[in-house]
Amino acid sequence: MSGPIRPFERSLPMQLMRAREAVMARFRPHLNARNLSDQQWRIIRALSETDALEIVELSGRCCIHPASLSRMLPALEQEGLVKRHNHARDQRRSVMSLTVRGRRLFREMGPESEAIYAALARDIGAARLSQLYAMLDALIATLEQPAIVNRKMRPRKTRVAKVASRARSARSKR
Amino acid sequence: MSGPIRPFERSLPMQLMRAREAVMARFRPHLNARNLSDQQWRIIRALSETDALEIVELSGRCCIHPASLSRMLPALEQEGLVKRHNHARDQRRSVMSLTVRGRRLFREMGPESEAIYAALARDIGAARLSQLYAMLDALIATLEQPAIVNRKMRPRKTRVAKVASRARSARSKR
DNA sequence: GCCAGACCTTTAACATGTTAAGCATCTGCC
DNA sequence: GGCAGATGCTTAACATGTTAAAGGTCTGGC
Repeated sequence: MSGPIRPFERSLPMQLMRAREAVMARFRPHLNARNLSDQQWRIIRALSETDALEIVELSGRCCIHPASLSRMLPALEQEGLVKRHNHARDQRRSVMSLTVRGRRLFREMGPESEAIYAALARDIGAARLSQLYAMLDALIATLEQPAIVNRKMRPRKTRVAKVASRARSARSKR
Repeated sequence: MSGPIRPFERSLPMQLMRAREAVMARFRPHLNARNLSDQQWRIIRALSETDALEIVELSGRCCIHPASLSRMLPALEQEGLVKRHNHARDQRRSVMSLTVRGRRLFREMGPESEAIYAALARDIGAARLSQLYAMLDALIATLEQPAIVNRKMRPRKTRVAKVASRARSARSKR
């Protein structure tokens, strides 16, 4: 199969992106009702599963780059949802954990989260869903192996988007 | 099956995100060699399949929000890869298309793109891959239906992250 | 013909993704 | 013990995602 050409808009990365977006769309109203972004919720969920996590560990578990994490954590601290401790034997490290308030928020949101997930699982079908999990696990396992060497990369300085974006003022007299 | 609790880091949105990232990692060196970001490449690919597209159409096909698109297009114009035309009968609309140079770039990159995809398909396995496509298509079709009403949403102004992020200076004297 | 509302695109403001560099601390080796 | 390099986190700079609003333009109903 695979046919000749799958049109680009249905390419694998595109479909994975769409699928994720479709799933998240179900959860977003619930998160937004508490003024949480997707990413903030990931942080809270990751911390809810353990007592405490170092930044790099947390980063790995919630798939947020350490640099982004470093930028977003102060807001969550300020809000009183997470707190920061010093590592016992290594002054370089920070250890994050949920505050009592953070845990309570998680507890309060838990039931509805699970209800949304249950509805989702019902709509998709349990069999299909577990098959999908299995395929994603396999895909990730297959592809991530040779990637030990190179991490993510972006174009360097000279990239296309470098010019200031004011050239279109020439066009505004249409 | 689905068992009791799938740990959060392997939740569906998370796995979809990881899978996409794993796939894109294979293409990124190729794109970066030409100083193109993922998104810029999506724009070029979308335009390569037709003569011309209006902004909203382009946005839909490459899954980039019109506002983002509006911001990134001038750089691609400046670089001489795409050009903008006026719509014949509707002055509100812009119509984008690839320049000769843009088409040449796409042609030049095509073979290696396909080679990377072929290697990917080989590693994953043709059967698995087409099964995966089918499941993603089904998932998207299932979930996107009731979503006609609400588009994406983010927390409103009062969100958690509103405070300036300078509170951690109190911590730097650790 | 005119006008209210819909539509298309852009802009602004903010949050997050991404890379590179900076800074402090730690670790292994001498 | 001291020092070079590794490690953990942060910051800076830029690109992109996301929302709301602004500015033209169009359309349908009158």
